[in-house]
Amino acid sequence: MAELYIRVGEDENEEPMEIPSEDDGTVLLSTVAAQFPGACGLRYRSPASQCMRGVRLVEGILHAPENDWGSLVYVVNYPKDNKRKMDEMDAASAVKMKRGIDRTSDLIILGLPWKTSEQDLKDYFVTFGEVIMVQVKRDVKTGNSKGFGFVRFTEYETQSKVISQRHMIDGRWCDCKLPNSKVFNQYTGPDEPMRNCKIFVGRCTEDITTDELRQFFMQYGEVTDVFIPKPFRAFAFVTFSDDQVASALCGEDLIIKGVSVHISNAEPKHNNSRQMMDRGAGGFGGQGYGGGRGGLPSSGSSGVNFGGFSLNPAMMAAALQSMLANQQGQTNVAGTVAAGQTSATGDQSQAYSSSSTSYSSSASLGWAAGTNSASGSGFSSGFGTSMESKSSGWGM
DNA sequence: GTTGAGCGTT
Repeated sequence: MAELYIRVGEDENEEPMEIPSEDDGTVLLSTVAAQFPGACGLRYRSPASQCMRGVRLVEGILHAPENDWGSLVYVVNYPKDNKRKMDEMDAASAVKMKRGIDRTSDLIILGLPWKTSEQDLKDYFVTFGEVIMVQVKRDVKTGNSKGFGFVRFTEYETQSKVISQRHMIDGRWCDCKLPNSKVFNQYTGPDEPMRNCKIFVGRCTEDITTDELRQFFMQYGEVTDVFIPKPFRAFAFVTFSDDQVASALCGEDLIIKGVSVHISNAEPKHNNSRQMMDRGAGGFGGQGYGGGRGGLPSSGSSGVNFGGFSLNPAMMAAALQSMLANQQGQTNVAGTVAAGQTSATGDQSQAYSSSSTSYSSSASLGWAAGTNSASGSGFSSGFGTSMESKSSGWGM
């Protein structure tokens, strides 16, 4: 069957983008959301009634009206509290701007085929937007790719889009994420508490897939990552672009595919205590030390209480530092790079590329137009307190 | 069976 595309735009007058349909003629909501992060449905203007009509959505699958998408332009729906017009700045984006999260940063690309070159990366990523840098990390001695690299875009919009989906590059699925060195301070300013965008999803069953989790959690906000440890261990992690969405969900029991899962805050991964050090004093306010599993940390206090005695940030730092030092003695042996890759592409032979980092010729750094109209201060969170999975679409 | 892979010789 010939590949079929439907035309989708943010509103009726804007130039639409073509989005691919599935073999059975349906369109996946996740495909739409890959291009329009946060999308939760589609609508269109009925030629017959001249009214806007909703497109049928069942379990993440969009069905063509009258079984034919035709050449209509479909308009993206966003959750009410998520609705954004490109050119209007509301309170939330003003806050974000102040916090600096609308700046682009290098993104790490994980899972690259050994053979992928910087040119290949560039060719792939320019289809999303202007690229200012690509890198493939190589072994200094052999010149072989280490299976990961970095990319940086001019536009934050492009970056969001790229983070929000997986990427098929030279025959392998790759993930693009904020690198660990950026992930903690990306959402915080110097004097702000840390913000955790990631939730822990406990009591998962083995039949719940990454895609299903993404589909499900999309209803609450833009999902930037889903992780299910393998082998199966009955839990998963979901990351949102907005920490408010994540914290609003904590403590909830949600029904996904008839399974009751429990949401709590994701504790920091055990090996990146380094980032917390970098934040200096005050960096301990926000994140899961002190206060056992499931309890939200009490913000504001500096220092940590372990039963009887307390640790001030400096002592804590020292303790973590020595733990780190110990760890590194034992781990970090060469050869762990991109385990599991060997089976997928047998082709390990690799022509050495001469350039190490390629910058685009028009190196226009796009710290684009920072409108300073800081209007108001608060978030318009729009979340009620009850976030039961009522309109979830999975039903029960 | 309730806490995650891999992270940059600047």
